[in-house]
Amino acid sequence: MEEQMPYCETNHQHPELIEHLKAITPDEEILYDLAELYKVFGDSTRIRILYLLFESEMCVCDIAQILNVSQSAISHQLRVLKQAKLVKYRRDGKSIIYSLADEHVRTIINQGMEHLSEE
Amino acid sequence: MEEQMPYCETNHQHPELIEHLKAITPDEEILYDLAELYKVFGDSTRIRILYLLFESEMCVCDIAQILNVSQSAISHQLRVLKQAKLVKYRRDGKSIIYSLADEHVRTIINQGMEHLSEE
DNA sequence: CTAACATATGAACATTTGTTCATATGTTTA
DNA sequence: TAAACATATGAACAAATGTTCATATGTTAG
Repeated sequence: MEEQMPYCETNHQHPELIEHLKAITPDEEILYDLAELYKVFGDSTRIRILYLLFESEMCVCDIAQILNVSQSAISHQLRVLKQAKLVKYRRDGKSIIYSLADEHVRTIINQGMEHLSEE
Repeated sequence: MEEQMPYCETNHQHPELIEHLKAITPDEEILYDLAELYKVFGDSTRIRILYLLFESEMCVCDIAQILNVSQSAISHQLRVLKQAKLVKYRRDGKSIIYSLADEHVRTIINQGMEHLSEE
C-alpha cells in the first residue's frame, strides 16, 4: 500500500504475464472473504469443535464440557462458525443443537492435515 | 479452560461416544499446528501472493510491484509462507525467486473458493 | 574495494482476536 | 407465574498480527 521502488533492473515481468495474473486473480472482495474463511479455521478451539461435529451433532453444553472450555467461550466461537456458514443449528427444547453445514469443512481440514503430515 | 457448570440435565452424551471422540480427535499439538497453518491462509495479501505463484515463480520485487505492497511487507509475509512450507525459494544473482512448495496449497484454496461460492 | 541493488529483519504501533465476566434472552418445569 | 436451565451477547482486557520505518545482510558490477 506504499509508493514502490523502481522495478528491479532484471525485470522478470512480462507485460502479458501481468495481464494474465490480473485476469485470474479473484477480486479484492472475494480474496477478503476467502481470508476471512480461513481465519475461522485458524483457532484450535474452533477446529476441536469441528472435529466433534464430524462425528455427531451436539448441544453447546456438551461441546463445552467435552472440550473443557467455558460455555461463553464456546458460544462465541460457535457464532464465528455460524457466520462463516460452517455449522448450522436447530433448537431442541432448551438446548440448541449444532451440526456441520456441509462437507467442505471436512475436505479443507483433511487437506490441511495432509500438508502437515508431508513435511 | 474454566470450571464447568454441571452437565446439562438432558445429558446428550453417551460415554462410548465420548471415548470415540477422544480417539479420533488429533492431539493438542497437531491441532495447534493445523490452526497455525490455516492462519497463514487468513490474510488476503498472502493469498494474493499464492495466486501469483500459482502461475509463475517470481522474485520478491516483482511480487511487491504487482500487488502494490511495500517490499518489506512482502518479505515479512513470504517469511510466514516459508515457515509454513507453502513456498520455497532459490537465489538467482541478486534476486530470490519464490515458488509454490506443493500442490496442497492449490487444493486448499480451491476448496475455500468452492465453499464461498455455494452460499 | 566500493557503490548500487535485492532482500531480510527488528522494533514500534495500531488493529484484530479470544477469553472472561456479568448479564440478557428464551425455554421448560413446577 | 416463578424458578431453573441453556444459550447468547456486550464490555473489557491481554495476546497475537500486519504494516511501516530504519537498517542489516548478501550479491554483483564497476
